[in-house]
Amino acid sequence: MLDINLFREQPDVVREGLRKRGEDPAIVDEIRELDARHRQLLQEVEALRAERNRVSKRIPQIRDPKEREAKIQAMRELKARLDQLEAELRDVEAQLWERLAWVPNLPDPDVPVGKDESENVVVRQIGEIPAFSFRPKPHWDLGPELGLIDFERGVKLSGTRFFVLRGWGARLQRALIQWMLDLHVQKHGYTELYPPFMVREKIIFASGQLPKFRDNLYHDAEEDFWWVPTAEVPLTGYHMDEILREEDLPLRYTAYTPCFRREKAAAGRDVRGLKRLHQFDKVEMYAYTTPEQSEAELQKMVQDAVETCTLLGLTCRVVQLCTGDLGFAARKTYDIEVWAPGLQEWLEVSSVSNVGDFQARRARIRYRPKEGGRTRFVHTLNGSGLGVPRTYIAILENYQQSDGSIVVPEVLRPYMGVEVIPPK
RNA sequence: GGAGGGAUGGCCGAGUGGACGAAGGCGGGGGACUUGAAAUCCCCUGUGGGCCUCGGGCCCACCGCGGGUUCGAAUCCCGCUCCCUCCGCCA
Repeated sequence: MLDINLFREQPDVVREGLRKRGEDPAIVDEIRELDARHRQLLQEVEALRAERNRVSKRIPQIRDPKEREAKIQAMRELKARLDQLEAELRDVEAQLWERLAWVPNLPDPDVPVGKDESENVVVRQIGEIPAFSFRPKPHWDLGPELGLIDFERGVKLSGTRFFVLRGWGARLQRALIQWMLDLHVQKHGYTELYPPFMVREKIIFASGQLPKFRDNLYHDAEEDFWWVPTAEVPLTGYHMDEILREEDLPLRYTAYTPCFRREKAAAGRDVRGLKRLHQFDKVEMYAYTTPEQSEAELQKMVQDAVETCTLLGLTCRVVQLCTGDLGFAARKTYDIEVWAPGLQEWLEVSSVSNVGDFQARRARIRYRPKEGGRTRFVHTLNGSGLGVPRTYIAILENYQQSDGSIVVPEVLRPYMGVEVIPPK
């Protein structure tokens, strides 16, 4: 949610931000009109309420029953007018809120301007694209051949975009999750949380997945439960409606959750393999900071994600998203991509975003400055640390050997108990 | 699922129709006393919003949430949510 004052005081800044994203700035005028009507009505309503309060306080002191009855009668009439105006006010307020909820965050000024993915900027690459003495296989061949991934039975159970991991294959995923959590907790300074995987609608709204991405979410037909599309959702909701203390910031959390997505918008794309699934696992990093801290925290979080890749021995690169490719809530985002030699492509395993106060406004998460004074909205940041299936792809494809075995990355060996996953 | 009890400020807790934005306490801030600290005493201390002749003033809303009754609601009525206790069921 953007600050309504931005629309009042700097509408051109909002229009410019929307244009850079490739969005229609017409909504700015729509919101300005609603806001003007809202304030007009609010003033009228408040004037009437002030009048009512003033007179009502005096009524018990009036001795003369006639005068008293006259006042009460006058207030009855005022009440009727007030009821009508209040109904109107509620209506306009709801409209204003509804429109505002659809406006995405504004890009940070130093985000490169571009229309889509093709204009993202590769910031740096860590490691070289590895050379193989044989033709590396894609994971959708390796997985079934080694008995690690059972795509067919996944489909039997739940349909397309589902899979089953088996034996060492299941163990490898569990090892990855465990290791990532340990890394973020022990080395990167995050506190581990285990949140619910289903949350209320208002929590989904607070993180910005609603109303815009309703189509991509699963929810219970009977009760107010929404399956989380990312741990970012419960991690944003965690401090909803709270006033934090500046001394406690930054607050850093990490959490493992499965993520559930309909992927309707991507129908037919990436249907093969583990690249895009209805249910996938992810370890998330999350931070609440002051506005002054958030840029540095963004860089730290990118570094934490990069380190997760490099410790696994994967070649990766950091890509800064251009304005046209930014997510709804983000004002600045870096993707981390790892090289998958079987697929011969870079895979996005992490997306790290500074959301500014966009989610904090929706979730009403504030902090009290050390020196006192008015509360301020926190900044929130989220980043994958990492998405599990794509990391899994990269491990299988990068660590495959000519004899068909998979060498286990060194950091995972204590969690796997073996150095090599043998060929079948 | 059934029965009962509850939800008040950062925390605890009073308040059952009229000066209650809310007693009292705790916590926090400032001051007096003190060489310093403690103790004691005094003062201040919720959130959001609107307006103006705007570094000051006026007003509105908020006592779990949403409606309603009333001239007037923390207080009465209806619905909902959440928490607690007991019973049932259950991994």
